[in-house]
Amino acid sequence: MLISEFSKRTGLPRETVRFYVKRGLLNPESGRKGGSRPYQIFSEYDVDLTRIIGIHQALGSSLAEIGDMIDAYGKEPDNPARTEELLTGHIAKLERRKQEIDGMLAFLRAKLAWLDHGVGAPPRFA
Amino acid sequence: MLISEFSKRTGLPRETVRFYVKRGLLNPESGRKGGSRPYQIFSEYDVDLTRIIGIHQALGSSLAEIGDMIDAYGKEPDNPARTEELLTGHIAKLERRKQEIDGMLAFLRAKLAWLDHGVGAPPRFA
DNA sequence: TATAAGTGTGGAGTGCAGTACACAGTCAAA
DNA sequence: TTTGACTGTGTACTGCACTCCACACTTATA
Repeated sequence: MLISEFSKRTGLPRETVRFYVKRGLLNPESGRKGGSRPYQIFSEYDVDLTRIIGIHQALGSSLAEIGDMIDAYGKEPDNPARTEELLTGHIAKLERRKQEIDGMLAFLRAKLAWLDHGVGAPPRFA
Repeated sequence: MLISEFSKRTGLPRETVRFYVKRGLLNPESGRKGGSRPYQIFSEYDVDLTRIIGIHQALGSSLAEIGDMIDAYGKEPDNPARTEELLTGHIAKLERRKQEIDGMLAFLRAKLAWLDHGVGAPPRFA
């Protein structure tokens, strides 16, 4: 698909799509249309990628880190040992994130319970 | 404690601490020292707060959003209904984050298994 | 075949989150 | 009481992730 359809599908402004292409996060093919400046052809995989990019951004990763992940995990690994190292590190990081989320959820639920029918001191934020 | 000790305790540069104070994320007391420009006194609660701020940043929240949370959850609610609304929304958001993390973890573990002793096509990133 | 819609490149500007620096007042140890 | 460490204010600068033009070329439609 061309960029405007891709933009509609993903909800990203065209400018942002171009920005991601420039950063190497997306690698659309060059189509036959467009003459000396061929139009970019985006795939369904690219659509999936933007979802992944969004998720990792929401989890606090930078575009540079996300680009590294796409490179490391998105294709056949040229250095399996290194890829394995990245993977285990990444898994550990996500596990930590989950624990932090669980901690926050515990506090928020306690606060909610206290608001609804609580007695005594409110749960402490932090 | 004064700002340099606080800086050491939290690992945040002094400049960043001042920045957070300016943004209203931290509210140190005014001590007796410092004359016309009283020195700021930070508490243990402030130390805890910086941890919370860090966690939420790593989960993709902006300082403005984090400031709202501190205001809404850190003190006695002046509008309990509104606070409850914020709480449930915030809880839902964190639940979504957790699900996204689980999805990514499933992929990463599949990739790791495939690297170790996998056969067939590698798991798809996205 | 005109003309509007779509596409590409390049560069400038914006908002957020720091980070660095200059300067002046205050405090504590020697 | 001097000297060095620490504190405060203010301003400017940086890096990231967009966002917004201006301009030129290509394609599709009337």
